[in-house]
Amino acid sequence: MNASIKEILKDEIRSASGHEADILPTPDATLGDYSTNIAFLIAKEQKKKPVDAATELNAVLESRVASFASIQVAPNGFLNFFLKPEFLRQRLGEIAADEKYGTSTQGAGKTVIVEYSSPNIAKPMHIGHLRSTIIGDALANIHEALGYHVIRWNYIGDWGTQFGKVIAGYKKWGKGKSDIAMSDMLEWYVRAGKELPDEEGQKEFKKLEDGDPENRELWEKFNRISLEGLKETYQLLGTTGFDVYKGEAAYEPQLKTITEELEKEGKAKESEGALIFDLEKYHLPPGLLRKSDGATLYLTRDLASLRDRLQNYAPAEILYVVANQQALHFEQLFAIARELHFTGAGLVHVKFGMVLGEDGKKLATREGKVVPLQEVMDKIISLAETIVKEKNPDLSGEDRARVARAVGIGALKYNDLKQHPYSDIVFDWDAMLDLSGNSGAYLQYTYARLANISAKAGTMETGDLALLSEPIEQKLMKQLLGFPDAVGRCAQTHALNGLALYLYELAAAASNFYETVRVLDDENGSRKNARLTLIRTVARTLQMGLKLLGIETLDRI
RNA sequence: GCACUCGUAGCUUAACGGAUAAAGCAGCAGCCUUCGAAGCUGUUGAUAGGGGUUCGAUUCCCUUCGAGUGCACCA
Repeated sequence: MNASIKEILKDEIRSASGHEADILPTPDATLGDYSTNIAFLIAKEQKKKPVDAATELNAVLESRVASFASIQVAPNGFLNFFLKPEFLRQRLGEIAADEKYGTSTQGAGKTVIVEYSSPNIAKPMHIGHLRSTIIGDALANIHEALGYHVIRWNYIGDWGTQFGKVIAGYKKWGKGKSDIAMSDMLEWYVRAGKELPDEEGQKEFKKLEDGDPENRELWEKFNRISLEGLKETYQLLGTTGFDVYKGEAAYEPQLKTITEELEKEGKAKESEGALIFDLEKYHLPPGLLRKSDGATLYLTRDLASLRDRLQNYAPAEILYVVANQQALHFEQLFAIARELHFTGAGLVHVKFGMVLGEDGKKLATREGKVVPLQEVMDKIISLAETIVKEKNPDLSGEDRARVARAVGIGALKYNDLKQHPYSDIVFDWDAMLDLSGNSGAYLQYTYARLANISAKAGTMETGDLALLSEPIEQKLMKQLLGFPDAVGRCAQTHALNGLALYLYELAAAASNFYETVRVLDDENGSRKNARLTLIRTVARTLQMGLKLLGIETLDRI
């Protein structure tokens, strides 16, 4: 009963023809609800016309699916399935009763590690970290809904030469300062980058690596301050907490033995004073494991972390939600992992495009041109508040603040998730704050409207679903069937835009429904209740889908 | 130079190798004595150029042009 219509159709076609079919959406409702291209495959294999193959298959298939669908053979060879209204009503009844509709157990017993957000210590999160956090959080939600055991891993950037810069900056300009804030650390980092020679930062980092007590103490202090700031940001952003906060520094003690072992086994070799892992057979540039001054690198630490994850968590999959720019790094990491037989887990770089400024240029920390995430959130919430005040003056101060937060943060997240992750996102306030059309606020608004109708009805009876016969009602019932597929596809493609689109289309059909059908005025009580059942089921599906995307719903906005 | 990611309507974006390329914004034309107009309905408008593979190509391959991002001691 949990199987989607697509799976059922696939199974039937498999037993009827022995072929693995693609079940496709139809371009137009007049062509049915689902279609399959199976006839083209058979036609090619058996050298006959697609229409003939389709007709032959139809003869066997028709009776097998008769309980829920009828079939039409299109002149060009497609087989089109029309779901029967009784079947749709029956499914609506089942879905309405299934609080967990959309979830599955396909991932039961499997662990997935999702690494995301991963900000740098000593620098506040900026708009660039937003995508990793939003996408990663949603992907983790999706995998949980599919029954996987998910480990949300924040791989903090708490090690590296950048840290030396902050320390060097502190020693130069911040000595004795008692109340250090994140902004101070950023200032030292930026200023050190501009005014101090690179060697200064490298020197301080080397001292830190060698265990210098003063630098060690500073490192711990900066870490503490940063983590507190980060947690506040996550709270406002409304993301689920992390299971593991384990950064690069945690692997520092193992790096020496790892590199030495690799060298001894002949897997890594010295070149120009540095230790490299040759990747010529993968057509990749060599991976650098150790600098000529003996210090280790990002790749070395990632390798140690990968080994840790495989040994201690036995994941089926590790998703690295990290920007496009690091594509080469991950190709190298994955290639090395293969060479070292680090097997057992699927390694996926879930890459995403950059966040660009309105001028279309990259937003970079080094030029000090960074937009702090906190500032972005504050601004969007305050702008949302202005709109809420205008659209719904009845809301009191406290409610209004809560709505503004949900709408502002929702807009920020939806604006990101509705796009394919590969696209670069232009950070355009106007587009972000456009609360109409295909936007987070539209979905939240639609949900609130549905919730409102349901609340006013004051009854929870199911009614007679057989009375749902309007085309728009049929359409809504069909759309509800697509939810599990939309969720499942997110996990397959590691992209969330499909689910965002699905929810938008569901909301649009729901809007159309309540604008054209007066639900509460209906004199036929049984039909009224049936429509309320439909409305509640759609509302709940919207709510669950938005929750998977990390977006809050409210009964009144 | 090499590698990767791209190029779709005026703008921002969709499309698991499938049928007449789908939306939002902007524009135009309608809809508020009735469940919330942050809404609904209708409408104008596009696959960078050229080859190829395929029954079928926005999707795969080659090529030209254009954009972005990487490419040994940052992360």
